[in-house]
Amino acid sequence: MSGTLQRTVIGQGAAMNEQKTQHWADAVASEVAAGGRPPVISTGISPSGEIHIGNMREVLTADAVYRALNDLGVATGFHFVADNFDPLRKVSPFLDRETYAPLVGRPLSEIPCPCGEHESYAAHFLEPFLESLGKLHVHVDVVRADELYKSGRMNQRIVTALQRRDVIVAILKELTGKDMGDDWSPFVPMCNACGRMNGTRVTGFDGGQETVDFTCKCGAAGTLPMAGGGKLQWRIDWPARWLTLGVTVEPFGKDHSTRGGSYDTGIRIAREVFEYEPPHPIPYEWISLKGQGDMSSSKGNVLSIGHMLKVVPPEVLRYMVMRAKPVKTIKFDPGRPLAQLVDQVDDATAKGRDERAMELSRAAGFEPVGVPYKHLVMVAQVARFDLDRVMEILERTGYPGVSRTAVADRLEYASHWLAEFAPEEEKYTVQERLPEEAAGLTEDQRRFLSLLAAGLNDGMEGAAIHDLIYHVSEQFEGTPPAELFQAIYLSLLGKARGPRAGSFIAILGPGFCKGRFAEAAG
RNA sequence: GGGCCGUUAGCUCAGGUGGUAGAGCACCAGCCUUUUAAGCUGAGGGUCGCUGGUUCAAGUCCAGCACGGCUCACCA
Repeated sequence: MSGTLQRTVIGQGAAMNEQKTQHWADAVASEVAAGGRPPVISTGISPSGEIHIGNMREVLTADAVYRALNDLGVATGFHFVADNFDPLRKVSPFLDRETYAPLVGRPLSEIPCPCGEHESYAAHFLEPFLESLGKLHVHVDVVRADELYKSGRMNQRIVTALQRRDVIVAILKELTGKDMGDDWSPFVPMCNACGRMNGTRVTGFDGGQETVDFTCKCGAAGTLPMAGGGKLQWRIDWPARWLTLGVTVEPFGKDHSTRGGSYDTGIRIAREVFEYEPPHPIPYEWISLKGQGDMSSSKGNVLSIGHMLKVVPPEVLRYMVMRAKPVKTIKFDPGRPLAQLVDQVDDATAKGRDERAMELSRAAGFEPVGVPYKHLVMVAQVARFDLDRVMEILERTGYPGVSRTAVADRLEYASHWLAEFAPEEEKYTVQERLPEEAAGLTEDQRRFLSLLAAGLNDGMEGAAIHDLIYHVSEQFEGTPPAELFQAIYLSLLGKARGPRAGSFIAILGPGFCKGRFAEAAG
C-alpha cells in the first residue's frame, strides 16, 4: 500500500495507472528490442483446411508485437509463411474422396482447388485468409513455402542438414527418445514421376551441384534439384527457415511448445546444425468455442475469419485477442458476450476496457456509433433495418446527431449477428398476420386490447400512446400491468416481451396496431 | 508415461518486486409521472482449489496433493 502511494505521487494519478501493468505485447517488444538483433517476426499457418479465428490468434499475436516494436521506434520485419508446400496428409471429410485420395502425399500448392476457382488447393484456403488479414489491418510480407523452396533460398540449409544428418538424428534421439532409422533423411524428396512426398527416400546428394538422389515407392528413381525438388522435414524446416529469414521472434501454438516438441528440438538444431540463435518464443493458447471445445474442422465447429468479419468489425476481433494474454485460453462466445465486446470497442468511456489493447486493435475506418449495441439491435429490428427509420428512432430515443454512416455500417454487422448468433430474447419480428399465440389471450387481455384499439388513431405519437396504454390499464385493477403488456406483444410479435410499447406502436403505425388489436380481441 | 497451463464474486477475468482482495457483465433495489426495454444511482455477494512450509505478514514465494483442460510419442 505504501508503495502504491509513493508511485501515485510520482506518477500523477491516471497516467500511472495505465503503466501499472504493462501490456504483454510491450513486454515482449522491449525484451526483443534489447536482444541485440534487428527484430524479425515470423508467423506461419498451413493452409490444409479452413483458416479460422483460432489461427487468427497467431497472426494477431505477432501483429501486436510488431506494433509494439514500432511504437518503440524499432524497425521490424514481419512476415507470414504459408506452408503450402506441405503434403496433403489425409482426405478431409469435406473433400471428395475419389478425387483426393490419389493426391495424398502431394504438396498443397500442387493439387487442385476444391471449388475450382483458385489456382491450387492451398490458394483456396489462403486467399480468403489473406483478404481477412487486410481487413484486420495486418500488414505482413507473405512468403509462400513452395516459392521459398523453388527459389533456391533454402538450398544451403538443405545441404547443411544433409551433411549434418547424424547430428540431427542424435538431437532428435536425445530429446524425443526416438530412433530415426538408417534410411531417415532430413530432406523429403518430391517424386518427379508421381509428384508425391510420402513414399520417397533419399539415396544420396551432391552439395556442389545442389541435387538429391532418390527412390520412390511408385518405382521411380533419379536425381532432383534441391530447389523445388522437395522440402525439409518440419522439425528441420522450421529452424532452417529461422536462419534463412533471420527470424528473432515467433509466436506458436502450444502444440509446438511442449518438451520434446518442435520448438524444443528446433532450439538445438538451430544452434548445433545451423549455428543460429533461435527466436524469442511466444507460446499461445487456442481459442475455444463456448461449449464446444477447441475448433477443428473434423468437429465441424470452425468459424472462419471472413465469416466473423461479417458479424463484428475487425477492431472487435482484434480487441478480443489483444486484451488476453497469449497463454490464456480465449473462450469465444459469439452470442451476447460478443455484443458486449462491441460496446467496449465502440464506447471510449466503457468501464473496464484495456486502453493499450484498444490501441493495438485499431484497424481502418472505425467510426464509433455511440449507441449501446443492444439498443441499436432493437431499434434496427423495429425499423426492419431501414436506415432512415433507424435514424429517426434513434433521434427520438435519446441519441440525436449520431453518424449516419456509422449506423449504416453497424446495421450491416447487426443483421448478420441477429441472423446467426443472437440469443432468442434479442430477436423481435413483427408478425404479418395475427400470431397463433394470441389465441390464448384471457378475457381481460382481450378487453384491454379492444379498448386500446378504440383509443388509437393514426398520427398519434409515442408519448400519447404511452399515456393511452396507462389510461386504459387503470380500468383493470385486478390484472397486473405485465399481463396487459403481454397482450400487446403477443398480438404483434407472438412473444410475451418486446420493446417499449408506446414508441413501438407509434413506429409500427397506430392504424396498423389498431386493426391488429381489434382482431386479437376477437 | 513426459511436459505445459489453469483453478480468485453467478459468469468472464485483473490482481510488477508478499501487507488479510477488485472490475465488467449478471442479479437485486431505487429513480426516470406508471412494463418485463434503455438510462442513471446504489446494494449484496468471495474460508482467493486443498494441505503443509518460509515470514511479523501469502491470492502473491516453496513443497505436496486434488480437480479441470491441453500437448508430445519423428503423420506440425
